[in-house]
Amino acid sequence: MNALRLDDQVCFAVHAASRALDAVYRRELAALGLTYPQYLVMLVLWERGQVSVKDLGVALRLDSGTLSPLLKRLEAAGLVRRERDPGDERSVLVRLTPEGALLRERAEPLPRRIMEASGMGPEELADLHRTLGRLTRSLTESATRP
Amino acid sequence: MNALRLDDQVCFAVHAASRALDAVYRRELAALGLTYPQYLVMLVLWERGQVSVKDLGVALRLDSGTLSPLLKRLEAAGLVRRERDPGDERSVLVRLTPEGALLRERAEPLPRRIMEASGMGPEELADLHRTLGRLTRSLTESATRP
DNA sequence: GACAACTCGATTGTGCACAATTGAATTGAT
DNA sequence: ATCAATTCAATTGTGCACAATCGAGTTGTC
Repeated sequence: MNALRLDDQVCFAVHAASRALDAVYRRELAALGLTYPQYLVMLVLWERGQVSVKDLGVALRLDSGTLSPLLKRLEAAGLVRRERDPGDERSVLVRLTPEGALLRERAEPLPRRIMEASGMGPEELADLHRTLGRLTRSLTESATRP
Repeated sequence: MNALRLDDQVCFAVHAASRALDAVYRRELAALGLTYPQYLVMLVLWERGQVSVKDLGVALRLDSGTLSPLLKRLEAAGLVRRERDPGDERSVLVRLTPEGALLRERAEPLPRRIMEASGMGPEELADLHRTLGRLTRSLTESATRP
């Protein structure tokens, strides 16, 4: 057995799955004018209504180098507003515009469609979800404290 | 239950796991001067010695827009050579330089280290590998033929 | 043998991801 | 009250990913 064989590496399987998911989302999200990472930001906003860039970064595990230009594009698209937190001028609050809030309805059918495209049952998906959660946690820890 | 909740979406779990893996590889590969996608290309070359850009794209599911500049960087690093296939001038063959072939030894310990960082056992990883393979296949099919 | 269809790689343009740096604002220690 | 350390967002630079387009080369058909 050759440990360096591409097809034997789980890492490549994760990588490939992630890109395949991205491709499916790309198609589904085109009508909403969103990319997949933008959709992730909208998910957080639909949940909370308002978040600081900082908290957004914690939720999505992204830094400001990624979020700043992304949020600028969402603002240009009229889905989001950004303003300094009056209580702490270092912080920037992101909140939905009415159009941004409205977009939620059109996103509602998405998760089901993706689930169908996955070809997997609910319990199998839940299992995968749990496994990946553990994997991510473990990798993140080992990255911080080698 | 809210289908649009970020933490309930398997897609985000895949996305997050992929980036966490990337981060771990980034650290491990820094000493070899490789990025993770470059490492994937090297895996294929260590296996086959020589590939056309086309076949590389099939193996990694990447198009020339991604591969061309990446291969150029590998060539600049002296790990790889590119030349037209004499038998079919449309095709470009990529092959290892001696330095590129030598690098394999230094990459050998990597899979084990990543496995350890994953915190998962061999059979659990194999299971995850299979599940992700099915997921990717299913998503790719649904992308081609909706 | 000529020409249309196809294959292959490269290029261009957009957007994501992350490291490193900068600068403003806040907090904490003395 | 002052000054050092910290927090936060933005910017810059590098690299990956993909869509769309282009041009050179090849193959198939008549």
